[in-house]
Amino acid sequence: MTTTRRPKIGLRDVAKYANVSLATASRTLSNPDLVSQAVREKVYEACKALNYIPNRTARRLSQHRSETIGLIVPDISNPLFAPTIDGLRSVLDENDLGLMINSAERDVRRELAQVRTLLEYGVDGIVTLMPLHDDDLMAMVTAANVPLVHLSPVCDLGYLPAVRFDNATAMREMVGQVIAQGHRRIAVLSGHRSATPIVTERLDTVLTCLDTAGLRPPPEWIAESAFGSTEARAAAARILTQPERPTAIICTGDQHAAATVMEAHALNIDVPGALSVTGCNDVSLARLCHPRLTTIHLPYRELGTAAAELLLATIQGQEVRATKTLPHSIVMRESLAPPPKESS
Amino acid sequence: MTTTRRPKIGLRDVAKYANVSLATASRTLSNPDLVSQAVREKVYEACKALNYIPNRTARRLSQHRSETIGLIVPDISNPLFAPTIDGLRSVLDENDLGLMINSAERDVRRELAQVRTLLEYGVDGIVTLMPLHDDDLMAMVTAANVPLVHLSPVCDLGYLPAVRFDNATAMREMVGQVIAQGHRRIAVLSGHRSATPIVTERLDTVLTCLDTAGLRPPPEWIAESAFGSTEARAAAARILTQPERPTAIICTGDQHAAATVMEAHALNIDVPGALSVTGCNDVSLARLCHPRLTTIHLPYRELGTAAAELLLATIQGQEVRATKTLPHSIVMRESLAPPPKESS
DNA sequence: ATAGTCAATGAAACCGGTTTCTTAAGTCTT
DNA sequence: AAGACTTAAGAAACCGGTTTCATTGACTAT
Repeated sequence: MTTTRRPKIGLRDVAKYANVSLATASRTLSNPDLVSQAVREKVYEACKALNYIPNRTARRLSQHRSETIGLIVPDISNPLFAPTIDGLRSVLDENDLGLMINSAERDVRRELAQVRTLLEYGVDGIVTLMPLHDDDLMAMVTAANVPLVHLSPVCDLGYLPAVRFDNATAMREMVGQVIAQGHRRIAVLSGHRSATPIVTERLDTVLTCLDTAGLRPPPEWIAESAFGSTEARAAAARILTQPERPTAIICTGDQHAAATVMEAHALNIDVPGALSVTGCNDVSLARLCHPRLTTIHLPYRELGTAAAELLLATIQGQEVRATKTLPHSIVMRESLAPPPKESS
Repeated sequence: MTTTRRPKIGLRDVAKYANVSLATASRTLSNPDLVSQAVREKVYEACKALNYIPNRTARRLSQHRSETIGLIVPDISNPLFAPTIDGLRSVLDENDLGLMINSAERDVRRELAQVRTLLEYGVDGIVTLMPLHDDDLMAMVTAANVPLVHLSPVCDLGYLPAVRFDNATAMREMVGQVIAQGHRRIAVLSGHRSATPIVTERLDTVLTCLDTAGLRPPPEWIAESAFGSTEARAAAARILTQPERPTAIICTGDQHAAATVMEAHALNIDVPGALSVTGCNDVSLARLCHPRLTTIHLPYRELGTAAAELLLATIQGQEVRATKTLPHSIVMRESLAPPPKESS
């Protein structure tokens, strides 16, 4: 009658039920080839009959591995990371590994704390999406001898396995496309330079390319704004209401590009007839816009799968120090077109 | 010289260094009041000196709790869930609990497997976002005596703690608003009825309300489509190109509403001048649209925090059987306005 | 037939903490 | 000042598996 009668069944019970020793039962489950056919069946039957659920905590303790890997993201709500997490999970699933997710909110100190927690949990490996990494962290991780894969770093870290996109080349190609369409008056809209190193890299690349092409935009055609739709639209408006208006705006992200398209619509500026707009990332928004965005497709899902594969290889003892760069592609849709005649 | 010289330091080493027994060292860390000031300091110092990182796996084994909770989502890439996960994490963080994420891809059998895995990992509690739940699963969870909180179920489950939105009332209010603006020719665009029970509930509610108000739409004004932008726009086009066109389209989600706005734009139909559109969920897209969407704000982040709090309460032994319903609100923006004069 | 292998199994040590049970040393009480 | 109680700390059992080592019986080689 007492509610809490919970005689949680363990492997010992299974062994007893099957009339074998604890050791044999254990072997049956984790190394079936080591026991005889007859025993195997008895044990399996016992498991079924008793509804046995193995205790991975115990297994971990003796095996010194947790069959779990940890992930640290700056910000879970960033929709960009969703497919990455998804890709990660899919590979982990195949290998029967668990995933612990921690969020560090773009704070390096928090990241340190989260890594420490993951180490306490004894994860077999760590994937971090944090843009930066500090020395304390690296020291801690190397001391614990836990493999770590860095996702989406701006530069090749060399000493650390990493997976990244080649943002610079991608933006360079995009600038090339815009120029190839005939645009000469080109503005740039981006997130705040301080937001993440990735934004910085993209923005700098665009500006450098334009400069090289002799098309350096005047300051009032270069705007930075937060990612929120209101701020982004305001920034776009700032550019579009200048006395002299550009024929194209290159954005470092789709959010800004979409906001620009919206704002153009509100200001009665035809896209792409009077204004071309380009984005980056190819989020679902890019296809939802009207006109749909010409943008750079970055394989975020593959970022996750590649990370998982790299990590698994490292865990299995392979010495991986390479930085893997995933291929991007430019997706031509309707938001980019040649500039209007009179302005060439 | 051998690379793998890894004399991982444990609490025993700390104890030795501090010249106390293992038991005392353990107490110092998990129950400081039980040891003297002097010992405490010695032990802390030893920890610092040796760079001790506790092994939670060991602690779990003896404490029979994992300080971890599990989450099962149908689909991690669904951006709707991101803020929920975020909310969940924030509460867990405060309580120093880990989070394991599993994805079940809307498959009940997979959910069962994932729950089993979580039980093997020994999680202290489970949160599930799966719309349905089957008996095997419930049996397994109750047998393991692990608290489970169900998020976003369509109906009050009664026997299970749950957090949900009142989708029916919300949609009813929205229909009321649309009618109050003077609309009489109202169409409905939604996801496939079979997609999730939530879609079904919203759609049915809207249809029932319209029916009650004597405004039942003709079949060609009722469209279901997948969530993808292309499909949604096609569905919107189907409605908008009918010989007789509605003055308002009520959508069961923002994706569809945004697609409708885009399609209207493409067809040169003024929103909200000639056509009003309403959405649901209030995702960021709703603010990015032009005009911005009138929609229903559902507190997805609070869904996560409430779930965590409910779960923590249950873990701490409180008998929680209540279904908590979170308040929604209708956000009036520009996509809803009175219908054009001539059509009243 | 006898030593040598090998396969199948059990007993017991072990993983790294927590916790119970003791013991030793104070601190009160009266 | 002796018994009762409290506090601080150590020894050892324990959590639930895995793994080493030892044992046994069967089979192969000579």
